[in-house]
Amino acid sequence: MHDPKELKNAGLKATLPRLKILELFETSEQRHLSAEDIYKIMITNGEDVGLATVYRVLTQFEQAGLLVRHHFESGKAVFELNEGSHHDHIVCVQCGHVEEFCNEEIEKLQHKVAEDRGFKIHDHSLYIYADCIKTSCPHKN
Amino acid sequence: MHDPKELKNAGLKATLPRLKILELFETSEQRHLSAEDIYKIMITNGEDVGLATVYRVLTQFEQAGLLVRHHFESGKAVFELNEGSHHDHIVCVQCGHVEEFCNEEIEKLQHKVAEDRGFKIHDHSLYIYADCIKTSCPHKN
DNA sequence: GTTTGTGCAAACCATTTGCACGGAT
DNA sequence: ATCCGTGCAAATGGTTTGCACAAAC
Repeated sequence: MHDPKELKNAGLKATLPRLKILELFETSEQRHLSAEDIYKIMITNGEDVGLATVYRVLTQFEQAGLLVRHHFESGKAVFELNEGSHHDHIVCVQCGHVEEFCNEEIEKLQHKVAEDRGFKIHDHSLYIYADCIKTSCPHKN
Repeated sequence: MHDPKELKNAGLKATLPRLKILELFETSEQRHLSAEDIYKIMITNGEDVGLATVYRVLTQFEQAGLLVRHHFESGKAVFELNEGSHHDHIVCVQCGHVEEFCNEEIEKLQHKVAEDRGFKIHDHSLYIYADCIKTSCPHKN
């Protein structure tokens, strides 16, 4: 199980569903998970959780800065751990495969564009950038 | 009204809803429109159209390469005219305001990242890139 | 014991689909 | 006469909400 302190720091009671969901993000191979993904995994693990709770917890985690929400292509939102370091995404438009990458030059150029246009970059925000490249990838689905 | 040729070229019959919707994109101040946006405008203009038709036409236009679909932040998709020239988007996370920009350097860097990772860029695709910067902007909602 | 979180079911919103009618060829 | 496109209503899929019960402090 997971250390409850992380949750307390975020001002959230350390309840079972919250601990489990946070743990899931920290141990899963897949970095990007949807509410449905999480729900299914938990049910499979024999935990008695409701889909509504999963949605509520994910939103709370997002607001607390523990997770970042993305929308990519599909109709459904996916979440990933917010580890501070900003990164971009490459998304395959054919199979949905997602890869992450960091590129300082791109970041700098983007910041410059935003500033030139009077946009404010707030460093505390999780949402400063969330770029994704959409293309086709060499992975089979 | 609009020139039917553009539709014929795309292999689509020049019907009234299609002509009107295409015209809307070419004359509207707002470049980015949702299905709901379009439906409301048409109803207001006294046209007898169904929301389902709007969705169908938008999808057809996307497949025909006339429009590009984006997902940005909100739960709803928005569309814009596909004018060939690729551009990125800055989206304000507070008011939803969208601006477009082109930056050759960013494009090159992104292409390089994708190629280095074995992703294939298909030039005929509308979806090669659709990056957006999410930040807060100086515009009131 | 009080507050806060939870599961369930119903509600909601964007989008899609089935179907019978209507218009173009 | 056939084919395709349309409007409407119903279905769908992701997400949210109301409420009574249960868990955390």
